[in-house]
Amino acid sequence: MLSKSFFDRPAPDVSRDLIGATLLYEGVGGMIVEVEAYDEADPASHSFAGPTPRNRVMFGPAGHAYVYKIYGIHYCLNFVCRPGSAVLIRAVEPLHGIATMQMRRGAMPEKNLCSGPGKLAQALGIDLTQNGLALDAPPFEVLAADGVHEIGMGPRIGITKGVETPWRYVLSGSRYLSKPMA
DNA sequence: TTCTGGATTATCT
DNA sequence: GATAATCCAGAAC
Repeated sequence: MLSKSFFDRPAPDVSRDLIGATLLYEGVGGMIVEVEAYDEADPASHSFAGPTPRNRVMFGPAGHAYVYKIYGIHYCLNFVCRPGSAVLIRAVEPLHGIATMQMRRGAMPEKNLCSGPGKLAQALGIDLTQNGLALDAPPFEVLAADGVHEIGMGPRIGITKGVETPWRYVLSGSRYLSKPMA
């Protein structure tokens, strides 16, 4: 189980170490295969313009969940690192509670259950009520990566600013990515 | 108080 | 490949 001190580091460092780790919410989840780092100096980050009511948890203590809604339809789950920085969880390889995920997402191949931030949140049952929850206490559970993994890096996806910052981290060769690494 | 755009996904052609 | 769906924070007035 990862403690809050694990997250009290620069977001890119945390991102790299999260690849291969296991994320569970109420026992549902799997291995993290894709994340992106954001910090307060990053124009693509919600924290770029400073603290606001919506992103205040990003400026709070490390090791908490930051959840927001995008395009009015989907939720995205972030792990707060140092104040103003966070790691966006983009994809997970389903390992636990797959039946529950398929119930929430509809019957579909496992590779499509969590292959994107919005899908991941839906599969795990994450919404705004989870915003600000601690990651080292139930119903969340984050387990350290077991063994060595080959990490791939590249430009982040779906943003309009700061695209040149290569802070996307993936598990190389995983079939559960939102988009294959170039 | 009103207006606009977004770290996305599903669906249609 | 293109586009609609749909809500809230932040900016503008």
